[in-house]
Amino acid sequence: MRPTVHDIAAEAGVSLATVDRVLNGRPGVRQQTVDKVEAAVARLGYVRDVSAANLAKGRVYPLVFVVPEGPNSFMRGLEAEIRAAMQRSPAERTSITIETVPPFDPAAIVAVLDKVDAAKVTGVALVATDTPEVSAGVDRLVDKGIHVATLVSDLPGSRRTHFCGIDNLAAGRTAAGLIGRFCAGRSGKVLVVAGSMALSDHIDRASGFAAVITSEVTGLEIVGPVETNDDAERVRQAVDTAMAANPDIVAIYNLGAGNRGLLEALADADRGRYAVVVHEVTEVSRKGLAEGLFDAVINQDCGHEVRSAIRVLKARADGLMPLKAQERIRIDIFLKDNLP
Amino acid sequence: MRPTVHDIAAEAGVSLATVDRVLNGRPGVRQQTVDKVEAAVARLGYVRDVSAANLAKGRVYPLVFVVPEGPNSFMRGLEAEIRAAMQRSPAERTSITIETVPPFDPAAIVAVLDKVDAAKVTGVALVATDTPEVSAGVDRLVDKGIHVATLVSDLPGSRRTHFCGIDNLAAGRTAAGLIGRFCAGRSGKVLVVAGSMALSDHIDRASGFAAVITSEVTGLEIVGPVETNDDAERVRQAVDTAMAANPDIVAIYNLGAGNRGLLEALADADRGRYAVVVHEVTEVSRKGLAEGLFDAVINQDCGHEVRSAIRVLKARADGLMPLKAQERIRIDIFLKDNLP
DNA sequence: CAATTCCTGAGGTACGTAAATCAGAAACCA
DNA sequence: TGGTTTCTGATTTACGTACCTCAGGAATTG
Repeated sequence: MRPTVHDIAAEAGVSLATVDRVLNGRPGVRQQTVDKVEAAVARLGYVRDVSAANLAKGRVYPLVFVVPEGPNSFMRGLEAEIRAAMQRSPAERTSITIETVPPFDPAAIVAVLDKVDAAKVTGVALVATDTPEVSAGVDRLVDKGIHVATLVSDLPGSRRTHFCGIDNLAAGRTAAGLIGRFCAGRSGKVLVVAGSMALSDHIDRASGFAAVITSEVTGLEIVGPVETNDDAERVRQAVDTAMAANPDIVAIYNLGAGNRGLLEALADADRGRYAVVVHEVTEVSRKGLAEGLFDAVINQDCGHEVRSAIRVLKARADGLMPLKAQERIRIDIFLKDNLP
Repeated sequence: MRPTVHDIAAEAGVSLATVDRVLNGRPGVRQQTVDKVEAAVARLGYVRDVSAANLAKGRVYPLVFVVPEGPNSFMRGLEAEIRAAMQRSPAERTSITIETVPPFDPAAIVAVLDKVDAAKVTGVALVATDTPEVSAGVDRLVDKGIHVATLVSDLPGSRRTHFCGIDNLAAGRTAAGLIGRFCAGRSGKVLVVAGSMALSDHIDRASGFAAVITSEVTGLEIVGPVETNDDAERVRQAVDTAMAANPDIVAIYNLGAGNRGLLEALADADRGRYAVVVHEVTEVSRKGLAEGLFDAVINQDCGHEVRSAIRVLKARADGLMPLKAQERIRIDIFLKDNLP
């Protein structure tokens, strides 16, 4: 059997109360005694029984998630994952609230952040637009002692505790690597479509993409990025316009949402003429892959992101540092052959 | 606060003992009373506190992992993940033993399986060669009431409880999809290198690959598969030989191990002449990607596989069915741009 | 030397569930 | 009717940790 606090007390020759004081960092123990206890812990290989500790503590972690409203499939998938996490709340000792805000509206985010009650909430996770007022709002929360995790899109200028999302520079580089190989020696233009350059994930993808296209791929030249606010209709128009203006487009990279518009534009164009890479597995992008109009979809698993955010916020609330390696979110590449 | 068994007892108008009998499926309760208790559970939304239940049960799950010995990097990575899981044993209430066996040796696997003591072990996970004697050995374990999970390579003819690994047919299709696009209209031969056709994962990858190459890719013709027993030196010789015999090889798919040999063969050949797809991220395959000799690496996360096997074996030992969606292992595609 | 602070021991309760025992009550069979 | 079986209630102990109180010894201070 694994050792318990009683075994530690016996091994160290001290009382149970003293072991407890040492293990929980409470005051009133001489350094020499602390050492004795820690030596016993090391000798017996004692590990705190988390089940029992949680039971005894009866601690709960009230968390708030802030996500944008609107038809964006990815965001709706994210919200679904948060709701799934709420279902697991009893087992995880969390108590989760979802706050939805209009998309691309920094003021609305700030309003939500500012009404968070530090007495009742231990952590906040949000999908942020990268603007100074949101950064300031996050910093105010952090000053109040609330840990903040950014979801999907980071807020590099803020003092947020953690970023739960993919390395978007690498995602852009990956898209470029795929398109470079898919175009295999053909030369021409590659159209880049973005949602909003106020989102740090879009900025990073665009620059990672541009870096690889210009330095490692020969014969391709970037057009754009054109901004569409992730609106399908605007994506469609942007693509139509660009195609008309540039007959030598050979590839398209949509680093934002609104893939429905891209799909429509492609359906009207020559099938198979373009190498197309988009982001996020949704019903629309699955359809694009299945029909051969999209070649690859780069994906981030929002379920992982939500679960990671919860783990990180809980750990930080307990004063622990999360394991960086464990919390890394991977960049998934899907072709039609490996769609789940 | 969330409801406890006491609340259920009060709500249902029965005693604590009766609630306990119902919740734990013990006999001695009239159906009518069972219904009353279950209604109360539903009404109050009672969820068993897993921490407390585990604490009270004090249950441990003794598990055995069977993995092949030898220099295969992937298998060593797998073993490392199992050892990492052993470190977490106290928290997860598992007690894990690792048994190593010579690779490609069905008799050795069977010997290990047959010495497993049903009284002391609740579950076994193994990397299996797909032969009738191993299947029979697995079935004998299942007959003894021990749940068996296959790791990485499945045993479709057996009554194993669960397969923890990727869909290798889809993996082969994915490799074909990538190579088809990377070769972009060039035509010629694609060399397929395999480890052993006694491994069901290798068989599946080969047939998934062949299916897509023949039906969806035009201009490519398969050479092989050549069998190498995952030995780097034999891979090198096989590739050298095939290259000499077929000057029109444009692509190589190594669906097994021994990538070191492939790397050596490619280093001697014309750089960039071949589209190369291999399996499993290891030091060697990272090097291949970084140097531009490999175009893509298809990977299965062995950490996920080990953790999934543990979850599944624990759940089945408790008589629960694991959630199929949650235990699916994804097929990862890595280019040099998205290597973790 | 007395007073005070610091350190430690002893003992208890609580968390929510599991599992056991014992004693009645009700329902059944002979 | 007596005896048995089946169901249920009441009560207790245990799991390992957290956290509390109280008391007394040791060390330090004035």
